[in-house]
Amino acid sequence: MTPEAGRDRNAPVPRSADVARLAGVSRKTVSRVLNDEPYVSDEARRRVLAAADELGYRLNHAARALASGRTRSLGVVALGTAGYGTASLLVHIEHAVRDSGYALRVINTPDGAPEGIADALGSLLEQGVDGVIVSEPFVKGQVPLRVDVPVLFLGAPPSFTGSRTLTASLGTRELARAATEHLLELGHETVHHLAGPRKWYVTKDRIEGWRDALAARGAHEPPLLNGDWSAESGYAAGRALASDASVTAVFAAGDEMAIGLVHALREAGRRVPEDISVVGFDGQPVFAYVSPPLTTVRQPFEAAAREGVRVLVHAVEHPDAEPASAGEPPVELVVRGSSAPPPPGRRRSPLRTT
Amino acid sequence: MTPEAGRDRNAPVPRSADVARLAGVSRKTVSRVLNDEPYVSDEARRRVLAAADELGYRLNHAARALASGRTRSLGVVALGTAGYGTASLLVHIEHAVRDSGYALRVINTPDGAPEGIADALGSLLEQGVDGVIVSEPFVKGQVPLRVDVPVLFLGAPPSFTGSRTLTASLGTRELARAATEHLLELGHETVHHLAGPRKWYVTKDRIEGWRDALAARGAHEPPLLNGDWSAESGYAAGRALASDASVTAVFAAGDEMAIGLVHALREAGRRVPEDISVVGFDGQPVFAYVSPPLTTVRQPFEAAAREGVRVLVHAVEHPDAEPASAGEPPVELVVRGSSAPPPPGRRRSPLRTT
DNA sequence: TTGAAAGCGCTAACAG
DNA sequence: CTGTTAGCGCTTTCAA
Repeated sequence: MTPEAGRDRNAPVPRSADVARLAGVSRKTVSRVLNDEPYVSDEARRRVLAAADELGYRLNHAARALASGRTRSLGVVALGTAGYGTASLLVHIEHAVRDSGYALRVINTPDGAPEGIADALGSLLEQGVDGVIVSEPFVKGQVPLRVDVPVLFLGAPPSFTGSRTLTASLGTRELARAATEHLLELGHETVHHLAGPRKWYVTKDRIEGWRDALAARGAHEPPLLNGDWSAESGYAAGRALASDASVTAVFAAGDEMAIGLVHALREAGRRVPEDISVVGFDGQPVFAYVSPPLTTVRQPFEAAAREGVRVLVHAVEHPDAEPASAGEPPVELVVRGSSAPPPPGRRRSPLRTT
Repeated sequence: MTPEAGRDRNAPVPRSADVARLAGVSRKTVSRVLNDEPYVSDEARRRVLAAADELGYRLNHAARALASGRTRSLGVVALGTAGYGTASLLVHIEHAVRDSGYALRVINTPDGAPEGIADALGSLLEQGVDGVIVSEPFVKGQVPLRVDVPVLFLGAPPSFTGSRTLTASLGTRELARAATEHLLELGHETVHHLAGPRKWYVTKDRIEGWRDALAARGAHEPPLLNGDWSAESGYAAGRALASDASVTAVFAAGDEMAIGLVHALREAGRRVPEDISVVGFDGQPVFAYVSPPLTTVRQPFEAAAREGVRVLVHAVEHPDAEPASAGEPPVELVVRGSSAPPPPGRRRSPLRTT
């Protein structure tokens, strides 16, 4: 039991007026100190701080928001059902937001479609936020909503006709290209792609990165395979693929799908990586400890969250300035044991390499 | 571009007074309609709703909070660094909170120690919340803070001397017991336990569940192994364990640690499950697709979150009533391929079974 | 069933 | 450098 915990149960919660009285200054001076405004004498500042501390004073944010028109909160619209990726991103966003001195309001829309995003945004705006982050929205349609605060789209172009939209990249396309190039450089004739759900924007980006790499090498583009991020869907794709002897390399749009894929392949008697190479997407540390350890690309969640929040906060605090632009996050390929050169008979001729 | 999106950029944001004027009623009547209070004629209600809709009116939560003293928000203090478990729990909490008609404020404390929790709680209180959920706090110490709102501790007893603390179980101890019993029933002499970091409360619970099961069978209790939830730490524990021929069964306190453990064991030439059985803890779907598929127990995140939020909301809305008590979440064992009877020479005599 | 008046606790604008 | 005055947009009395 600490001193504070033992404080009189029925003592009224202290107000800024109580602090002012105890410090012997006006309420406005208390306000100045608490907001780090200039033109306060060191002596006054010291006394206010001491009084606030003694009283256990805590500022009322609702009152501040009402009076100032600013909430010092940011909102995030997240895609809650998905796995590792969205969860990691959310954790890093929270961290970056807090480091910037803002509070965070979160709404998940398992349904990332425009209406779902519109609902979530509306509710965030109502609750009061100075800016919004829309994390990995889906690809289609425009959000039917008028919004006055800056909105950052993370990992997608604005799906939105607001005047203050911003974007920050997750580096998705470059990562997908790097994953595909890795397989091509190993000597594979071409690379299959197991894509995520088409309605996710990042799915489109990964497909394009894969196509970029294929096109740059003049490799033939095989038909797309479809999954839903789950290992189970990767397993299903793997069963379909196992009977096709021409397949020697697959780039899966998520680590878990890659794991399911490998499992199905091995069950069907195809060896990984000797017969078929598999590369994932995410960089989940645990998959360094399965057999074979999964080759993958690491998503730069921390860097992307930090950059995005920086840009958003800048827009919130400097409404009239030119929006800052977010830096490109790093591309990191993690080569482990699930990728190797193709079997001898199916090796690509070095001469055909561009 | 929708009609609303195209609305005059410079139109002032509508207030409840605007709605009142358009509907031809008083502001108070607007307030009554918006708060679903009784004593409003159907006619008045209809007109208010129509006016609000036409104006695109959105209630200002800061003003409401200031006037009413209630925010209709709940806060959650989460342990942000950890993996699947904390992230899933957070998603389910968000869902349950939103279903209850509350907004959510989130703060992560990578450091779940009492001071970290105290900081997080303080900041939540300042931002304005009607109740707080502390998700899986650490075990030691009391939080030095006076709090007037109800606080729910999820998966731990209150580390806290407030008058309005509540708890809801994650069923951890029962799950750990079930995992251990499963191995014992398979015929193992005893079961080793790879525990999480000691400062986590759930670690303590898992250890106790494991001890319960061992004691109930009169099995000898081997020394604890320590990990940090990561696959890497499981791998390290596995290397240490591999040389001990007496080990035939291990219960790991997390799926990822279990995966690392299995990897190390196999590298050292011990077969899983033929020589050593391994059971995890979490129930991550992806580990059904590794070799061998991981036997585990499923954490009831959804049920626990729902129950916890129900109890908390009850306490918020009925401050004087007896607190509701949270139901016990279900125990679910998921038997897959990583557990089997011990090798013939080391089988437990059926007669020694209690 | 409805309305008028009086704040909630803070900050903005201005004056000293 | 400091204080005074007037709201912010809503809900709470309490009276009609």
